[in-house]
Amino acid sequence: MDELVALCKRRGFIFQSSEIYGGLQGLYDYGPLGVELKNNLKQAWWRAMVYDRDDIEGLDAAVLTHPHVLKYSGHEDTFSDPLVDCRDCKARWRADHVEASACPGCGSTNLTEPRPFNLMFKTSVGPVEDGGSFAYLRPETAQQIFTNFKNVLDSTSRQLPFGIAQIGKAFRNEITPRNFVFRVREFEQMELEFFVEPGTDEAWHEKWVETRMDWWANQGVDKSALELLHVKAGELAHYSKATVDIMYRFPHGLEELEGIANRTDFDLGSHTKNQSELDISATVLPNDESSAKLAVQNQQQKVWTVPYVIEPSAGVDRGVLAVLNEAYRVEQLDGGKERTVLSFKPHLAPIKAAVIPLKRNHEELVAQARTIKTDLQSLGLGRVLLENSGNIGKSYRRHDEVGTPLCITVDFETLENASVTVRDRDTMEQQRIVIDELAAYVRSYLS
RNA sequence: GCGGGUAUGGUUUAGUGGUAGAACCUCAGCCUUCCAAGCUGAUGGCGCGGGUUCGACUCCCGCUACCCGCUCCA
Repeated sequence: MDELVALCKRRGFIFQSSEIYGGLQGLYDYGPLGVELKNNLKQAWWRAMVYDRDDIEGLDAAVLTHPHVLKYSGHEDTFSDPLVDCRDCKARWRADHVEASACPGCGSTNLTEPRPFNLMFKTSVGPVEDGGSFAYLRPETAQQIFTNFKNVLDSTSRQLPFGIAQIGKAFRNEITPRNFVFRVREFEQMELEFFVEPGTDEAWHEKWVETRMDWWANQGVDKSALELLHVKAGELAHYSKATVDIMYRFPHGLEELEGIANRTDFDLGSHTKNQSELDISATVLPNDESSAKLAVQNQQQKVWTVPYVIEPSAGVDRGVLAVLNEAYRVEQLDGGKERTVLSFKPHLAPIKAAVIPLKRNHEELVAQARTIKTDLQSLGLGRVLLENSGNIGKSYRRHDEVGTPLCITVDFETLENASVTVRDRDTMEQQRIVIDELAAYVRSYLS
């Protein structure tokens, strides 16, 4: 992990946030390469979810959230508990689980005062901070998918089964942010809420677990590094009937990369009006404040159904960490030298290709390299870089270390026969390609 | 939040109660016709705040951040 953190900083992937003022706990900034990697990962998810399928719509909802949304979602109850710590056995308990001021674990009465632990960030809305109007920063992206259920349905003529996908920031006042970008207070989620006919939910749940495993494999996180964890009944979140976690071997241990939950009709049932007229199976808080019926009508039978929801919910930052960790390797070269390589899948690589003049400041070589750079950049495949450091070997190593799949070198032969060498990051092998065919070659290599 | 540990240029580190060196990286110049070569030069540092002291990077206190455990779960 330490090597990865150092590489991330040195090469511009990830920095501690507010670093020059001492940093803020659990917050990180993505640098020039990090933002590319992260965007590429999100784009891959969006393509797989929204573009490559015919049953999913996209959404991008506000971060600031009406308190009622998080009241009926159950978050105000479950994300805010007074807790006490036992100074003797170091255990932490919910205040309402502690009887007679004695630790339920060891019986000690050496306890801290109950302290409120609110895991949700609050902020005031409007310029006057009188406490009268506040909003939460959403603790998950999911809730606004549910509250927009009717809007999406009405505007897209969808029928079950169908899904709504969203990528965005979420915020939690984690008690202990830890392990680099693994557990942080501001993070990004890629969440799908897939609405299905009750009764078909378990089959869809299995299907989505499979689909998501395949997707991670396509991002270079091999199935051999993943494990499925079927969450035990007693450990399920308040909304879940069943949850399967995709666990990844992070540098600090086996931990959750994505959770795929069967949320039943809990969410739509919680946020809908006319709850009593709908046959809601989940236990929900009575709601007389919602103005929308979050259900679908079966045209033949004229029956209203509150769909069940299957939720594949992945952490973007955790995904970036997993992808980085999988791609990272150190190779021994002849002569005892080491070569650090980030072996990203080409579609995730922050820089797609580097164009390198063999001799620095050689006018013709540099001009030719610049032309090739511009031409390749215009293909729209991602970032292409002109690398003019003057030392060809050094340039190759640098691009190995940031995971650039292709290095295109303009040499003196280029000036004679309009061909360049193209070097493969993983094999270090080169082949000569005429410039006229370069675009087609690069395009097919990267896709 | 509790307990334990850590904090010296971008990275890895040396060091002392009298305000810091090194290697690599980076940048510039020279050189160089394919895998971190060489020469010259340059930028850049004791996490923050207080205290003790004639003087603190060094000793003491507090804070912050990071790492490990509890906890949490995208």
